[in-house]
Amino acid sequence: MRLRAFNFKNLPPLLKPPKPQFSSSTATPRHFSTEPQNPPPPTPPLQFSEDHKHTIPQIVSLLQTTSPDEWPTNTHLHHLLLSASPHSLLKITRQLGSLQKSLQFFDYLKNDYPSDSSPTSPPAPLGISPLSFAFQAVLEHAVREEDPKSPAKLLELFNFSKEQNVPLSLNSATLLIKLFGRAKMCDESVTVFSELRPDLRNIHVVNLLLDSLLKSGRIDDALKMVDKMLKSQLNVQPNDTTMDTVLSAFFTRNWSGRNVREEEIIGIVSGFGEHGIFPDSVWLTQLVSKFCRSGKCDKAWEVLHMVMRLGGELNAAPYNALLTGLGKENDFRRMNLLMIEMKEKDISPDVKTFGILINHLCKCHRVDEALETFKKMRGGNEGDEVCVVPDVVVCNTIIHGLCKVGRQEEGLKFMGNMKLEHGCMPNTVTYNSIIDGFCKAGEIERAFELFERMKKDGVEPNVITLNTLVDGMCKCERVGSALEFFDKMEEKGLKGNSTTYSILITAFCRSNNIDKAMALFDQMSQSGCPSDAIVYYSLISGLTRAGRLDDASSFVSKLKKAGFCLDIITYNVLIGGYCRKNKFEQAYEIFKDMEHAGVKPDRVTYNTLVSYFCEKGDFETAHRLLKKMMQYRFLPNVVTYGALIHAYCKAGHLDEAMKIFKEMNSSLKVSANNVIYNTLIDALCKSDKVDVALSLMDDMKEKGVRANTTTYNAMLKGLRERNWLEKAFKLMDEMTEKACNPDYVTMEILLEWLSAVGQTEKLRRFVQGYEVSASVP
DNA sequence: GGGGTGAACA
Repeated sequence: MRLRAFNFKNLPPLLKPPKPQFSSSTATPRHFSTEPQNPPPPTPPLQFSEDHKHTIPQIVSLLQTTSPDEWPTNTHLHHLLLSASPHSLLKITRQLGSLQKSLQFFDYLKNDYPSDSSPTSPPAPLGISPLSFAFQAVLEHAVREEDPKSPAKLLELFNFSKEQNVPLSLNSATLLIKLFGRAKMCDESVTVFSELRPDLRNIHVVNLLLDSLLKSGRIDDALKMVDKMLKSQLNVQPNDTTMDTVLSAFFTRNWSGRNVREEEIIGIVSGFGEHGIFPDSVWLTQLVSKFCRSGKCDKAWEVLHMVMRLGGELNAAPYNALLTGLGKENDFRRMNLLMIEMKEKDISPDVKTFGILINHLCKCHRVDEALETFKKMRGGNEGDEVCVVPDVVVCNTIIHGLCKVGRQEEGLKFMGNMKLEHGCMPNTVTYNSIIDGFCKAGEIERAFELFERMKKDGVEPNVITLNTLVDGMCKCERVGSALEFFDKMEEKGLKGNSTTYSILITAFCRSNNIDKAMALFDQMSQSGCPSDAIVYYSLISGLTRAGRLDDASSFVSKLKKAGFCLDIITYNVLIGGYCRKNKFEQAYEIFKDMEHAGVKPDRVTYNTLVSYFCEKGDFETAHRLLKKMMQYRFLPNVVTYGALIHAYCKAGHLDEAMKIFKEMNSSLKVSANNVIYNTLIDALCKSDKVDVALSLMDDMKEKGVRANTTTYNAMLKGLRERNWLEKAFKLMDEMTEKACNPDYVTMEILLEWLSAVGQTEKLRRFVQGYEVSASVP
């Protein structure tokens, strides 16, 4: 009867507490027995003596071959069980094969040997009830038959054990917490833990509870527990797994609770360190790079040095991660410090360490130092302490660095020596770098030669090769050939990606073929090529610059529908576009949208708005914006002042323009560029202040600002008004000397003026590139 | 049990 309650086929309910009839004092016959009239002889209390191995199979076979109803009256079984230890009981129950059978056996033990586990008797102060072991095996069977996502049977069994006052064995508790944890049943895990006798708790079960708490987002509870452990208030010593558990929580984004903060992690790692537990190299590297990636190199530095201070063993990997982070922040000082430290601590830099350093030097255009470092790495010079074998990545870094500064021929030579001198084969990245080098230098033919060579050498071109060549052709204004090449490659099976489309869309917009650019966007969508935000930015910018703001706006909507956001650059492009169209309302709409999206306006945004109000002659608003801009710590730059100066000149307030010019040079420490000089020189000449304009030209030379054709045109126009021939000849000589080519404006000014005064010979020499004042009149 | 650090295209 009782056993029916355990029949899991009758779900639900799964388990009902057996009626309190299992007490030994119950007179009711509890089993259908074949010999009810012959009650079994009184059995001595079970003495779980030393294990007899051979008795286990005997007991198991007896249990398997007889009906559970017969067990209570089976004296043979009883006697066999007398010699079984608690651990044998566990083994026996395990071997019963099913949850149902094991439960029947548990039930038999529970009811027929109450002396050991009566519900009223307290648990043994030492050791644990033999029943707990049998129950553990029951749980193990349940686990096997359970759906791990919703362990309903386990929960029911756990409640059953509480009702039956069968204390949990350590392993039972472990099992339950593990499964409840996996099923995100954190409350149940906590209850199991609290049911487990405190003296039985070990670090393993604590770790599982910790994991359960963290996985269900109860970060504060988990951290409190860790804190107690670290302060030795929990009677268990933390181990490596404890720290691993906490660290993994730091790395997985937790949606149900809050995330673990950097400061907390540092505190915890330090606490563990004081217990002699350190994150291994992989963890530490991960920590360091996560800190660095979220812009907290200081924290990364702190955690690495803390581990080192407390005696953790370190290798190059976490140092490499920190070097990368510092490199991104351009913190050369601390990079050097770190290298010195590695040497002091006898931590050998590896090929990646050198890769990071070389890459950083290349990014700063310090290619010769990069080559020097590469030599040093190889231990080429006497006295070099290290000898690291280069790999293809570090070779590629060098080659890329050379190509980026226009030394692609050297890069090519380096690639030629890679195999013989450095023992590594060029790969796709190697070729891509050099192809890009030739493309950027405008040497498309050389780039294609290399493209052919790579195929011949069995190096597979990839989508970046394709994009590099397409971009190269676009930059040489061969947009049509670029598109043809793209089509041809797609036919051959080399598919383009969103970058290919971004390149082409930008190029077609720039060559004023907006419709083709839009068609390409459609082609991309239809070909099933996944788009990214940048391809939208390319088209939106192109449309805006072409003045097609309605189209741009419709692509902004499409971008948002696709789940992307505008970036600050595209926001600025749009604001500028509306301002140029004199549609301030719409520009302001974009500005508000930007604020709403949480994108902060930058100096370019303010400059755009300042320029707009300047252009309109609304100096009051322009200055108000200028003030606001400075409040937000965006210092006005040469563009800002340029807009103001230009606007004041245009409005005829030349003195105001000069005032700003003088201010920016002296007190504001912003040096004027040639645009500003040109504006002022032009305005001064037009107001008949040719002397002042000439002195500004001298000022330019002094400050090292290069005069261009516009500068000379403006000045020559002024000189023509005054008919200052000698000065004009001097300027013409300067133009020749500085290889500053005259344009049609120059020619217009000079042709009219010099013909009128009979100096056409000077003009002829000037056009031919000779100095004019040295010529014979 | 799985987890980290350096290279190419807009």
